[in-house]
Amino acid sequence: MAPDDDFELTDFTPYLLNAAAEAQSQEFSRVYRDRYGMLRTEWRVLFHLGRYGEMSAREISRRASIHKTKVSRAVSALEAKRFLQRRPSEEDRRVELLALRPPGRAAFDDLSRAAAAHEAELEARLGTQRLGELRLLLRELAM
Amino acid sequence: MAPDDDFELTDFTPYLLNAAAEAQSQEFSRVYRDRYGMLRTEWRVLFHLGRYGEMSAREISRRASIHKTKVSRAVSALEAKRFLQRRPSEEDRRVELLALRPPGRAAFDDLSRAAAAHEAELEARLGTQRLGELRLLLRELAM
DNA sequence: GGTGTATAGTTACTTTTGTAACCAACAAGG
DNA sequence: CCTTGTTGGTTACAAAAGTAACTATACACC
Repeated sequence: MAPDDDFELTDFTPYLLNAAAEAQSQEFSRVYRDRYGMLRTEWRVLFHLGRYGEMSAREISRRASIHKTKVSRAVSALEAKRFLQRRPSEEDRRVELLALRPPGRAAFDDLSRAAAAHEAELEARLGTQRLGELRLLLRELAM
Repeated sequence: MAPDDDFELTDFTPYLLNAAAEAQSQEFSRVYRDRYGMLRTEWRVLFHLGRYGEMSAREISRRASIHKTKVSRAVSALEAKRFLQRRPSEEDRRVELLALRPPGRAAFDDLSRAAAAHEAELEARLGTQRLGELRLLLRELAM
């Protein structure tokens, strides 16, 4: 009947990863959702622009491994919130350069702080040593 | 401009968790998707019935922390594939007991083996020690 | 019994995501 | 210049997930 090496779902790493990711994501998503009505992709796009400065949608897509349609929609949403501004590139007229506007910058600063606080809490919970090990492992798995 | 403790997105654990989870999930989802045209929730429901035997949708929902509408839809899909059978409970006529049928059992066996193989591969990649540590950490985070 | 509340499960509606087609601009080779 | 192929970006359509409302049964208390 069952395979001889029948195992628990809670021993299956993809399942565990997902459960942990969902729990953590949901916790932080409340922050950007409640404060700014943002979706996860919007937060990620905002983060990239805030952290690395003006860039094109394509570049965000590449760096963050987000599909271009998702980026496109997130950019529109952020634009509607007056968080960013589009500027046509001079070298390539297909490209639009995206940059945060003051309200977007403020949201980025606020959310960055919240993220750092969230991370600090996690560190307190797991300990510096174990959190470091976790990060290392996750980076390996993400590739 | 940027908060003084500006950090990388790749140092943000929720992000890392998500990236790792997505990578791993996608890898294994190809198996049940390509072989049986199943979605993730369907695989999880199938797993619960295969591993723990006949139970109600509500019980799956509870044990697996899947919303009842998702379970309901997954059950319908599995029924359409002739993977499971519904049987009204005698004690409570609201309840339907779900059990795998032979094709569902075969799919469960096959996918369990594939999952175990996947897990073994991961273990080879990370080492028993580190995989154990990872699981422990993830369980803590999932709660 | 009758009334109120909780539960199992489905369905309808809305939001979000995924996929594919599309447009406009570039680039290379003839 | 004119193909042909590629790339940045948007839009249209389809699939999936989330939320809320609904049906039917159960259960508790009067």
